[in-house]
Amino acid sequence: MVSERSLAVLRAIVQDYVESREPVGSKTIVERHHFGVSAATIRNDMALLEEEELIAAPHTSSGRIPTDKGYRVFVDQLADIRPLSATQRHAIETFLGESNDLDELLGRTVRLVSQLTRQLAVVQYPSFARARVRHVELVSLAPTRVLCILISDSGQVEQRLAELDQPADEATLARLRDRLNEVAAGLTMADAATALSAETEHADRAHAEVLHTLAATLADQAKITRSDRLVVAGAANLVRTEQDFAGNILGVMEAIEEQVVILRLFGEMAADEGIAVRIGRENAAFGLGDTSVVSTAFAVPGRDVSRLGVVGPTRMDYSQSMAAVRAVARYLSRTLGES
Amino acid sequence: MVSERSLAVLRAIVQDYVESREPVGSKTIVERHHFGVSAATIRNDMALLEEEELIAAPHTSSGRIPTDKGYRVFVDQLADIRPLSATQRHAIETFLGESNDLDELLGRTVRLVSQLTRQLAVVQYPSFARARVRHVELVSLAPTRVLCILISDSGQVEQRLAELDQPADEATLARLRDRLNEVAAGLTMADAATALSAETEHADRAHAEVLHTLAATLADQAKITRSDRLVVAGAANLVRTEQDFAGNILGVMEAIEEQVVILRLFGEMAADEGIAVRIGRENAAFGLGDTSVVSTAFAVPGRDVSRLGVVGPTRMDYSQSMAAVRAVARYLSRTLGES
DNA sequence: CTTGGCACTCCGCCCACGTGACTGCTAATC
DNA sequence: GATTAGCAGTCACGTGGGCGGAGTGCCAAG
Repeated sequence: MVSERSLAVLRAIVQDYVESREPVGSKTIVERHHFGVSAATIRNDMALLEEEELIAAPHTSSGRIPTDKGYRVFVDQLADIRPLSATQRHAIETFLGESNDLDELLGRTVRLVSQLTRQLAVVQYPSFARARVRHVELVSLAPTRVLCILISDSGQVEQRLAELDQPADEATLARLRDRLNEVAAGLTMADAATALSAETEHADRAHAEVLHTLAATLADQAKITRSDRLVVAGAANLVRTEQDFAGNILGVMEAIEEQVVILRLFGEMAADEGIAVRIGRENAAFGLGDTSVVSTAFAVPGRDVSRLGVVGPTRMDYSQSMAAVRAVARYLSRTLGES
Repeated sequence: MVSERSLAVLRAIVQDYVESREPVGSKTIVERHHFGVSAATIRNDMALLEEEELIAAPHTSSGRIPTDKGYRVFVDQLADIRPLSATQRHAIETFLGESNDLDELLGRTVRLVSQLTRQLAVVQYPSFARARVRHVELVSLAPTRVLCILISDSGQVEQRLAELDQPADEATLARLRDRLNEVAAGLTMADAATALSAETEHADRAHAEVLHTLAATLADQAKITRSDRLVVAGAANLVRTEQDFAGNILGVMEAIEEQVVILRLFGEMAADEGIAVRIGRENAAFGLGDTSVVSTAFAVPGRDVSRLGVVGPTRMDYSQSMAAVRAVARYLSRTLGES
């Protein structure tokens, strides 16, 4: 059993280590925090914490650093997520408020989060699968080239180029457009896709082929949810904290650029409520054994949930990261919910 | 005056140094290249090259490394841009050919270039200013919210949310849409913007305000060319070559994330024909004194030119970079030209 | 349970030294 | 005049020993 004070010592160790980057010793602790006890007492507590594997000494007679397990306890029990400062909250409102479309909003979001946390920030595109079709537009670029534009009820726009086997004139396209809108409007993307496929069969011969191509394109389009896309910012922060990674920062950067890794990780974190934190070894399966991920979901009504988070060394300021991620996610949910 | 062979020696030094990362000595040269002369002769040539400041010795009695000036001569006179291998050319065709829209094409492009060159790749969005308006679409999201969609003749789609002061119903929007299309279709973005502003004045009172908002939005939209946007990939390559930067790789990464720096750099390179190469100190004004940039323009008919390039340490494989950048830019020009 | 004191451990730093990889120079050769 | 061989000189780099400092663990006393 670890005493109350021992945990306070753990908190002190985590905080000091995160700040100073150096193993923290008993003397440092009594100097910087006002426990009413002497260094020797702290040493006894530290021995306890070491027994519980919450802290470890890099070598004999050196200060202690938190283990992954120690960080875990810190995050679960000890971290106070202090709300952002008024200035920071204001920055969120103004900086994100200027966005004109989803792309820009998400772009600004990652940049903001990476600045607030001084970590690499990642945001996942909201999924499209549950959004409803508001409008379908066809624009002829050339006789056999039609640009299909899909507008969802939340204002997201997706485009796709369709190559037709035979030319289609403007009038034909206009009729097709009306037909498509009639069939698809109001349905979710998934439903619209099947409805369109069915429609293809009843079409008159003359336009069957054209309709087929278009339906297939749109169906395809609906399926390719954008939720498998990430926006990333703040890679420089990863480089800044390079010494915290055991030299294999390259692997981390490659994983980030792969995107798939982070997406799978987010997938696993989807089950977690609130702000989820994955620490060090817990990510070993993803080749991210030295990194921690702090993320949370943000919800867009009528869509699947997507995630927003930061990626950094295990030695990161969890309190700050959690606070920033939470605040921005709340803002996003609110803003996207309105539109 | 430097002799023919001296230049060959310079070429050998650049090639070996790029490959081995280590200062190259006279002995290494005679071993790896078959000049018909002894090491002593090479040393004489090296003394010449050093006098011309084309190479330098990090310290007395060490091999030599090329100076920025040496790289310059190499790039201008000695580098043979050997065409890509058949496999690589094939990769360009297939990998980029799968793209469905401009966003995806550019995304794939940077990823491909960064893989081909093993450097950080950058591509600039084609400018919008000279594209022509093909179609304007208005979609009502809420009584006072209208999504304006702008489709250019090259298939680029831009969206923008407009907040109206007073509600507008579907019928009103339909009339407005027709009006806008009448006025703007076929004009360049810039012309369309002014035409729309003018139109606002003649509008009947009832819809003046709505029209005004929309016109302003579209005009605004047309002005915000996307050419101030960059797509980046391969940051991991920068980290991989970290030791080539004098430790300030952080500055480079920040410059890349700023985007503005690269955009200004591209602006300056716009004057250069063909494949432009900026080496080391030549970029000092941009805080990129240790980096080289290889870039070339790709043209989209009816649009301003934009650029594509790679950013890496001065010690990079210029031949390979130039070849890859050229090949991909040609492919892009060709493909975008068709649509 | 807490505290002061003390011996012990081990990292990091500095320095000295030997080794190896070059160069630059000179004198001889083609 | 260009090229070559040989030789002395220079400097980076790796190695090993010695030293100081920070911090622990333990013990005995309060």
